[in-house]
Amino acid sequence: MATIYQVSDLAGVSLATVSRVMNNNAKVSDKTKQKVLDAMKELGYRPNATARSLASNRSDSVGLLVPELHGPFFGQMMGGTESELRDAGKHVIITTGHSDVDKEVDGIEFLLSRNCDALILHVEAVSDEYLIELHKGKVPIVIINRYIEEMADRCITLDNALGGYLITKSVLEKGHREIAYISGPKWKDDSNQRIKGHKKALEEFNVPFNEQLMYQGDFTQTGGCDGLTSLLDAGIPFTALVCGNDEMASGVLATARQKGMDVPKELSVTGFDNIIYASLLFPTLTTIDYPIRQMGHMAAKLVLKDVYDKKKLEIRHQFIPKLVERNSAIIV
Amino acid sequence: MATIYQVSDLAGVSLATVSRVMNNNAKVSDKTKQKVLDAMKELGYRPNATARSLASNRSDSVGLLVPELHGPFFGQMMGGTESELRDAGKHVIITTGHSDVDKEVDGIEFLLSRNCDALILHVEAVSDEYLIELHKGKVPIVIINRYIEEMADRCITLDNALGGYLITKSVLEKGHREIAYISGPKWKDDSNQRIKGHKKALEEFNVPFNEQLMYQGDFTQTGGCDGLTSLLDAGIPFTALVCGNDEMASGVLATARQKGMDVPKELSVTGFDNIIYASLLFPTLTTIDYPIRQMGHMAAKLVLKDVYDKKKLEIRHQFIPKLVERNSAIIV
DNA sequence: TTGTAAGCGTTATCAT
DNA sequence: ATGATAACGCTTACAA
Repeated sequence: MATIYQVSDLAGVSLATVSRVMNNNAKVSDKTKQKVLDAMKELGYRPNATARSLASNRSDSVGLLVPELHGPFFGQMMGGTESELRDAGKHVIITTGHSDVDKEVDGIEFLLSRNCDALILHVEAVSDEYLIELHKGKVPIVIINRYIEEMADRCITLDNALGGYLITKSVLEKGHREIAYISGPKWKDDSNQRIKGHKKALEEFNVPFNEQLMYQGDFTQTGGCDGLTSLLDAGIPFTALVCGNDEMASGVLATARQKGMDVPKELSVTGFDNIIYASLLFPTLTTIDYPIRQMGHMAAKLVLKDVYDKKKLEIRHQFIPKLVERNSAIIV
Repeated sequence: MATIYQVSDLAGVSLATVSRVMNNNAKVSDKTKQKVLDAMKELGYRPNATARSLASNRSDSVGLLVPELHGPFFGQMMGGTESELRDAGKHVIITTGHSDVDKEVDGIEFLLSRNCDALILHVEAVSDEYLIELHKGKVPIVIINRYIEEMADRCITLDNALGGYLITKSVLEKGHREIAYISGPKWKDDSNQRIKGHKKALEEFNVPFNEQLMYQGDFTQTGGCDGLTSLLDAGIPFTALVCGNDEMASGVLATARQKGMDVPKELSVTGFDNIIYASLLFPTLTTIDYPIRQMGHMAAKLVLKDVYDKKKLEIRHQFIPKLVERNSAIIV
């Protein structure tokens, strides 16, 4: 691999001049510039990002931490962030946290040690305090899908409570009064916000909340399967089943079919997220649209604005969920 | 951020000793080692990976290039690779190629410039020659889902032709003789291999291949929608529709339902890949299982073996597709 | 076992 | 406009 030395040699100029040409951040005469460019081409020179980053303390890359690499949800988020940054000539370094404190911290430290210019984090295990502390450090961070008062201007969130409210309200408006709920894990904030919205809607319709119609799932398909089975076994009747996300709803649909239940005739089912295949399920899933890709884009824009001086970008911190009515929930 | 200097100061030892402790690759007395560790803890020292990598020409991280970050297929692949490497204490740096030559090359150069210890590539636009050339360089590379004779020992592939053969054979065995096909893009190798298998099966059953029952799609859901519409419009009857992948098949299912066609009674449909929601579609999709997550794991293992000296790992270069029979294809 | 010092490939601050 | 040269934070012979 050719280095800057060899380029400067071949071009007959100093190191500094070569550096100036690559960064074009200082006047270099057209003639010498051309000599340098020619030398670079001839040698197939590619700057060493590591050395560059060590010397300049910049890296033109931003770290991205997601819980998992697979799954429809994070895929969209990563895609949004990456494309936005790439268009700006920046690179993204992705790593995972697996919703585990140690792994999240480890991932963050990895990204920091790589000299990322900024961090975009979708973390769920690490504490608010840790993030606030981290925020005081030198590297700007953006939190996605989590709201922390003390650093509100660094957060990109969805109003999950509103979403929870909207979906349950739509079920109530269809006449349902016996409504079961499969939630996400209790320790996840978005999960709780959705439940909060759910309860608010119930209250508005004077429907008492029944703890026995609540099952705590884990946001996976299997969780939905288990949830339906468990709720059915409990023996308390319900005509609608609101799920904390689409993946669990898809598990519910599959299990219901297996048990010979007709959705939506015997049971209305709803999801949350509007993942890519929600409209491909049978029946097509009534759900809440979660503009996660756009939010990924926005997180990137926030970084571009703050770190890379794209002043004119408009930042929007909170996104609004929307009801998407399809065929899995009907009038009772 | 504390540096190695401050640690050596506080511990009262030399730079080199601190370095030895962090890498524990040379004898250090227990006493001094403890002093160093204490100093590190006290300062909250975190080694600077950039400097480390510059000095040692290693980075403990491997570059991963995928066409897209979203989608069920690559998500599984990245997940497999990442978890395998992470368990070995290595990190993965992910970037995208978007099936575009320039972007793929750009992505590869980015990874190289980051000093990755190895590259795992899922590339489709770049030429064989380019990869062969790249392979001659200093950084070991692994190619996933693409077979290149000259570097067969660096490739992890699936026998796509066999898969294409198996799925069409299963349809033929159900008595179908008028079989339409929606393929992936012509310029993708896997797409062509699948077609090749398809044709072989037809031949075996003495069914002439009909070019007019062939539609070239793009491996996306929309491609499937358009494909079905186009094939129907052509007016040539068919009782089965074999799709080049599951995403297109899902588009076909949705469009068929929209048109009031009953799948599988009026039309048998098959996919390829067995993506995560293939069993959630209605009807559940008969398809070919593509063990992409395992292949992601294997690519990582190949790197671990070659680059990180885990000698005992067993490497498997070619994976075998398996027929998964569900409900979308029935006896005619 | 420990220390010294020369890199690693850049950037950036001075001079000129 | 260009050139020397000292960082950047670490690894690694080579000495001691």
